[in-house]
Amino acid sequence: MSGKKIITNIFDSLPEGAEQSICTCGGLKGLISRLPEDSEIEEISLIYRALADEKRIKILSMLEIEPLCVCIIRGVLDVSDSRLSYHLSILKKAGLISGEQKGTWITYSLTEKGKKWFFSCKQNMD
Amino acid sequence: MSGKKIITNIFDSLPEGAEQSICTCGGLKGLISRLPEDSEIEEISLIYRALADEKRIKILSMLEIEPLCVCIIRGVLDVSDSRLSYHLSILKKAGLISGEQKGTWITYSLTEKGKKWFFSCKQNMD
DNA sequence: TTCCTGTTTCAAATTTATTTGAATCATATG
DNA sequence: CATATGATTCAAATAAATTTGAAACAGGAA
Repeated sequence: MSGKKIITNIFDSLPEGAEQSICTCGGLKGLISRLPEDSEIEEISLIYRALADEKRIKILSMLEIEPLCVCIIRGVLDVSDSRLSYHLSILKKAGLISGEQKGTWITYSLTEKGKKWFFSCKQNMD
Repeated sequence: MSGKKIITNIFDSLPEGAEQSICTCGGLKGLISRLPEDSEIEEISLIYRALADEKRIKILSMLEIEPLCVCIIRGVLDVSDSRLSYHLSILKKAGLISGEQKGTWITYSLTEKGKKWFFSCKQNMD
């Protein structure tokens, strides 16, 4: 099979039991209606995209221990300034970390949202 | 500042209180030693990369309701076969879903791992 | 066997994310 | 003000992920 199919034809052939189980949740429309809103899915995938990088997971791991200034994060990760800034900006946009300026230094820490998401990550890995 | 810096110079200048807080966790080395293993970070980011796509989150949302065959997932998402297969393969590789063949059809369902991760996602969104 | 259909695989094209290095911004200090 | 330093921004280059359509594969039916 290739190309698109028309949704209304989907019941023409289905594995045994499938039609019934689909019907009990209101058919395709019922299934679609039970999915999260598109805006929520966008937000979820923004967060997951932010978490989908090894450097950024390391950053979150460090900030979970304690708030740290950029130069220390940089020392641990051993990356260039601009590269680190890029990764920090992704985490910031996703609302997982926030930075507080103290003189010329900026100290980053996990937000409540960042703590929540990163904590559940650690739990799931156990 | 640009280019690389040598880690041993990092204590030459730090914001107030930073040196002390770094020292209480064992310096840079102590910080590094408290990070997750690289292999664990790789595994985490594999899972997060799998979750970092709107179509795939929709697939997980559907499968959380009930196991479904490919043709129904396809009907709901309205994507081409090969595109759907690609996304299913990403979720499979991450261990979040598994497929069971019944005749010509394949029925996908969440694995225990998939349930755990997707459940915590929903919790975090509340 | 041959055909049909549900699903996957493959390679090429496209899009998106990341890296790099130079330039810029912001704050502190002489 | 001029300079130095911590950090960010920008545009170009590179790398990785996604999409597309054709081809292949697998099981069931004629």
